[in-house]
Amino acid sequence: MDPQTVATLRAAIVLLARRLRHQFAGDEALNATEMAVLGRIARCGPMTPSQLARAEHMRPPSMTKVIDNLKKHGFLRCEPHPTDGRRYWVVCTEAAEAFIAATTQARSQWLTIRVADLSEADRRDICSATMVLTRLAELP
Amino acid sequence: MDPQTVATLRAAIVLLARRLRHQFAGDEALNATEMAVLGRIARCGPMTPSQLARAEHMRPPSMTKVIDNLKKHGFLRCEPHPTDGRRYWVVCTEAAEAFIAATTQARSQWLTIRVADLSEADRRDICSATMVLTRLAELP
DNA sequence: TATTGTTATACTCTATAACTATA
DNA sequence: TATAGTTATAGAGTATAACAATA
Repeated sequence: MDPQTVATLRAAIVLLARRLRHQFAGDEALNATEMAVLGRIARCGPMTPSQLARAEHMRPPSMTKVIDNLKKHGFLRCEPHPTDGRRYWVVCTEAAEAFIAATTQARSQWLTIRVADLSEADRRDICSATMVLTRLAELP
Repeated sequence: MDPQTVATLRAAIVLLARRLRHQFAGDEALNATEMAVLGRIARCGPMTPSQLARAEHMRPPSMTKVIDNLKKHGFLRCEPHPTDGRRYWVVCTEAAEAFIAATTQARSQWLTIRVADLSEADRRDICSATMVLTRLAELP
């Protein structure tokens, strides 16, 4: 993959991320990061704050704020770690699971509409790339 | 493309954008947006501030700041509009073209390294998707 | 002494509102 | 009166530094 293409990919991601961020403005007061954290716990099960920070590539103090806000919404609760008094498990509530189910579609609406307008071949490309992009994003 | 995949794509873009942003920290004091604006003018030729704001999906006051900073670096200069005293053309300097040529590779290094570690098939997927993602990002 | 997490604080990026100048 | 651009200000999101508690 030539340098020009990599640069183009980077530019596309930056611009798409800015446009996607807008779609959260009028929403249910959860931003993209908060939704990502919630989704991760829903997928992976209970995690500690520092595990979450590492997974989302954020600093622990930033994660503290994200967790605080999700707790205020009643989407997360904390459970003590059995052997380490410093740590705790961040757990998804049932309200969160219902929320995720109810809003996943709405949150992706902007993207869904535009993807639907693509050609069949383009949609196949995007679809295959989704898995690869996810792996890239999670890489160390 | 099912809603789950669209949601996954959204999450991947958000996380990738956050990780890419870090790669600019120690760099030459140009952030992702500034680089995108510079690249666009280099590709498309002179544009007015409001054309740039529309193209990058930003508000005009935000674009004013981006242009200011790029001018401070000597990467942009302004030329009067021939028929409208309110507008002006934002033009790429030679220094900017040299800068783009010299740093494009370095700026994409984080992504380049990770893409290079993918399988041949994955790289093909990402490559095809780059065009589609770019089109998605530019859509109205 | 090292690690986990929080508090306090500051920085970056972008937005809205109000303004000026030109059309 | 409408449009292009700027200035002033605010807010969201994330970082660093310093701290407390536990290992």
